Amino acid sequence: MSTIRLSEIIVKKSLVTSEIPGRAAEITKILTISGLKPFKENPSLLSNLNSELTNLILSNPHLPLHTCTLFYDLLKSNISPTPLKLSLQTHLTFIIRLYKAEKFREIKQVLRFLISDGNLECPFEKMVSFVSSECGDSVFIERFCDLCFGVCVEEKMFEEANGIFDYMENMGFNLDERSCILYLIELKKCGRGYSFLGFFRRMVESGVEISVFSMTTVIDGLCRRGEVEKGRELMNEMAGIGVKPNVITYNTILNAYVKRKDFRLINEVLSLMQKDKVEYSAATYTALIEYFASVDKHEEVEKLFDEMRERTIEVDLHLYTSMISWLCQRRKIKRAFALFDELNDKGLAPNAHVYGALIDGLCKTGQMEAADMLVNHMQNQGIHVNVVIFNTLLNGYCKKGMIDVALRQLAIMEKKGLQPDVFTYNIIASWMSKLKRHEEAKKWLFMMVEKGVNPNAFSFTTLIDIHCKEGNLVEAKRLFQQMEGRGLRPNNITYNALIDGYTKKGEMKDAYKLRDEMEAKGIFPDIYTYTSLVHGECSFGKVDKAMRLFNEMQQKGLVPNVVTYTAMISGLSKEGRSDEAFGLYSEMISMGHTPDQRVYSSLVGSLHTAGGH
DNA sequence: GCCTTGCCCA
Repeated sequence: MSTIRLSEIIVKKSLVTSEIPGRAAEITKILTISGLKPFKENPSLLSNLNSELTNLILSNPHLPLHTCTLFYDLLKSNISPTPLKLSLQTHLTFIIRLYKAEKFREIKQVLRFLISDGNLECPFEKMVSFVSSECGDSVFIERFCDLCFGVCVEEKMFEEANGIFDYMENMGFNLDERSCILYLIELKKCGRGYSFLGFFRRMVESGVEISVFSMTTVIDGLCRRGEVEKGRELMNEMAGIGVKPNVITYNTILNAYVKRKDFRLINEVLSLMQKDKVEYSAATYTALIEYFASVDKHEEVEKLFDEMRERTIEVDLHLYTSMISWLCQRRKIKRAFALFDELNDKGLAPNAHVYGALIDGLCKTGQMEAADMLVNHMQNQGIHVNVVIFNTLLNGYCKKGMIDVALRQLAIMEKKGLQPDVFTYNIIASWMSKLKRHEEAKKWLFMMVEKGVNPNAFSFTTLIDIHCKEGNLVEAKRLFQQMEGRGLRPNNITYNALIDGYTKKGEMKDAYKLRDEMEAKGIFPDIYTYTSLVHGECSFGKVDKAMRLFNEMQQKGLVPNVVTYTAMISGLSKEGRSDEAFGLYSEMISMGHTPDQRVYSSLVGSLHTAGGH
């Protein structure tokens, strides 16, 4: 019935302008009563609608919003044989309708369609001028601009977003702080050279209402770039104009200092919190626990964990993960699983991070079957195995010498559509290198580059180490320079690899130069550094120099290990300094070291040498 | 519309 009436209304050609409103009202009425049924039964009706008609229908307040939305979706879906190209006005008319019902999320959806659709030519100012002429409500226009800004940000169309910001500033409109926060977050994610601080200052200047949320977002961005001091300055500055930091702001700065392992500054933040009467949150405890775990202060970790449980602060999933991870690093698997049970009992839903920490614990203790079972279990719980967990397994199998099984895991991972990352390649290459399979190790590192994965400091260190072990110092040094040129920071392991390479060739001058260089950079020479130097001097007959190093390292609080003692004893023995060699031997035993065959043959040799004199 | 911090791999 209604289908026939509708077609009578629409199909009639050459509609006189004055007749249009009447038609629109009739169609609206039919839609209100019968819904979309007539159009669905006869899609060709759609092609008979023109822009004017549809706009009148969509803007008719008598049409229920629900039906209106269905009608709009139908128009957009193009089910008619000769699809109607919707005009910009039609979309905007619908947006105005949505605004009247305060359906902001839906407005954004339409805007996302308009703005991200490349085919639809839709300059912002054209949209604003249409919206202004249709609906003079200045509150709406301001809101409309804000929504456009938000959508541009979400679609990462930063240029357009900036344009809208400029426009709004000129018009004296206010942007919503939330939209600006979204912009700040996107900037942070992209990590581009764009200045958060610059945008934030613009926000302040153009009168955007600033809350602790946007301030904290900016401070976090600064902290991530290593500009913690700037972050703190901003915090002080904002406090001066009434924006007070909250626990999250403090946690953000605290975390930056935890990463730096700077106890003095950590304490400074804690006393600021105390002064401001800001209570610790679970995240504060997590940060502090992470700090103490990183500097091996086990009692402090336990104390903090107990302390927070005594208070009424709920231990959350993050903190459980940190604790479980810490216990697993220390091979305390039983306690880690006890905490896992506890969090489950509390009704917290374990995620991939928690499982990852536990799986790592099992891998570290060589319990690969159990690790495998846990992987299956998590999958049964509907949690996907990610790259990190695959890497953990890979490393676990390599550690057990099961490289083939590890490579099978890699194949499974790739089959799942997970791309190996820099960790994956580094793990395989470094284990290959440890097994002296240098060519294969290099192959994996080159493959990484071919696959477009950027090598990091670890990758360079692995490769440098390989070249040093092969005695190719020219290549090692070249890679070292290349690495620094890329802004990658060598660490003590990188320096130790190089120093070991030089000492093995007797190029002691260069070795000492590198030692000085690392010290100048604030990287402390460790037991490996000294052992290489001691070994180098001993190998080339400079036993007194070696002895001086041996004493120097102990003055610095470094405890010689079996390798150091062995090098020193064999150096002394070769010179026939049998008494000193035996003296070190008993010292080594009293330190609890177990000497190996090399030590004995050296000592025996020392007697021969001494006897020969 | 309900934003900002911390958790797993070498």
